Amino acid sequence: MRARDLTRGKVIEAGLRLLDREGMEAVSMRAVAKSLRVTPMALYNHVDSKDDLLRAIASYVLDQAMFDGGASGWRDQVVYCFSEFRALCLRHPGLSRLLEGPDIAPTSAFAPMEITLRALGQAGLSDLDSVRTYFTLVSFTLMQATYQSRGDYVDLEPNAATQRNRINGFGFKVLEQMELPRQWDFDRAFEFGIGLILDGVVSAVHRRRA
Amino acid sequence: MRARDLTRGKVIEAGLRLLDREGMEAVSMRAVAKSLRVTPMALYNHVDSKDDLLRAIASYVLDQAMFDGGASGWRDQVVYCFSEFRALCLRHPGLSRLLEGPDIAPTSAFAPMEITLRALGQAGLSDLDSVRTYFTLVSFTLMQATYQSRGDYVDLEPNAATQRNRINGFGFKVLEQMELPRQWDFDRAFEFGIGLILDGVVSAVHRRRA
DNA sequence: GATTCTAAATATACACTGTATATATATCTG
DNA sequence: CAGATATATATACAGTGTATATTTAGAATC
Repeated sequence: MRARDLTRGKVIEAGLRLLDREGMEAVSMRAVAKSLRVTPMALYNHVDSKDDLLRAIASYVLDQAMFDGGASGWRDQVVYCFSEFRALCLRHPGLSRLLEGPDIAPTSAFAPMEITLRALGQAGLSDLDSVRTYFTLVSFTLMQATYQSRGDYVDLEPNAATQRNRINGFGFKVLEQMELPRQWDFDRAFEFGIGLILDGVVSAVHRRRA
Repeated sequence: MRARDLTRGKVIEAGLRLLDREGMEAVSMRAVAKSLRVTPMALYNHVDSKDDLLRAIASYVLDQAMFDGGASGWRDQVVYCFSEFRALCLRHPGLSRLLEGPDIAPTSAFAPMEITLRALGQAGLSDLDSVRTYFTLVSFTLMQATYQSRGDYVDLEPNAATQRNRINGFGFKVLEQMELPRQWDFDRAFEFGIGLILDGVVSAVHRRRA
């Protein structure tokens, strides 16, 4: 790389490429530098620290997303918003893990929050309960995305080891005794979970109005 | 430490002590060894790897808990179970973070799962939906605990920097414009979230029977 | 009780990590 | 072209997990 060809944008994109392909642990300053054929310390002319880089990667991705689908009803708005959020996380495995970390979530993460709060207000929830509901929704979405994309990096086809990890990972053992479909359907599980929470919203609104 | 005084139990307890006091990042093999006045490599006689140690710490804590409160109704059972789970996480800040990690959640984590699945079955949910609901509940509980205990280690009094991080951390900015209590009540937010999900369960059961 | 055996602790080393500091170089400005 | 400045490099430090080799201390056997 020549003298002034390195830019913050290139650093961010190289970091994102690594995040997508090999996961969050693979995003080291040295690895990013190497992929750009540059000395590790060269990055520090464009990035304050590794945390700054991670934050920037998260912003870069979130800024490209549109969480407002123009749906009419509050429920469809929320569903669309979090479906988009989830799709983004699955398109960039490692992103959800990143957003869970402290001091990483950028201001761009406020876009889905504002959309959701507005929608929940329209549904009839109080301000406080809207925020509480938002956190419930975002916790669920983020964590489900993390589970699903765990080990799902583009050059790593889901192999036997990955599958085994999933099974041992968080309790698919009891599942088998319950005679369930052997393949876990993350999409339907997500839809169900969001639906559950939004049904809860309906109940809460009814209770409030009663 | 004398020749054969080191035990797996002592290693685990030393690790847990570090986890509680300084967080997950502070649990390094060298730090654990130092706290036991032992060489880092000495730990490897009692622990296979750092991951093994972290798993063991998680097991150690989870094994001491009772998630079955003997409540009669399915709803109270679930509430009790996750309240206990959350209390455990808050008593050991860093535990939730640990349980979120891949290949860490030990088989002890299946205790709350089984209790919950049984309760949700009693409520009238299908097997599949029970599992989906469990994941919704656990995602919410774990992540809320992580948010709350972020930076909450026993020797670190919540200072100005911590407070600022919390506010910038995941979106308390919009909150202020909404005229909400300046102090976020995690307890009530948790109760609300669990209630939301369980209200959703009630709706799902009704819909199923209709 | 002395000797052997073995399990546990140590010492050293390697390849990593983020990044502080100091230096060299390439580009822009006067 | 000369000087200033921004950018890349080189080196170094204190960390990380852990593989390997070695010493040591307790238990077992004679």
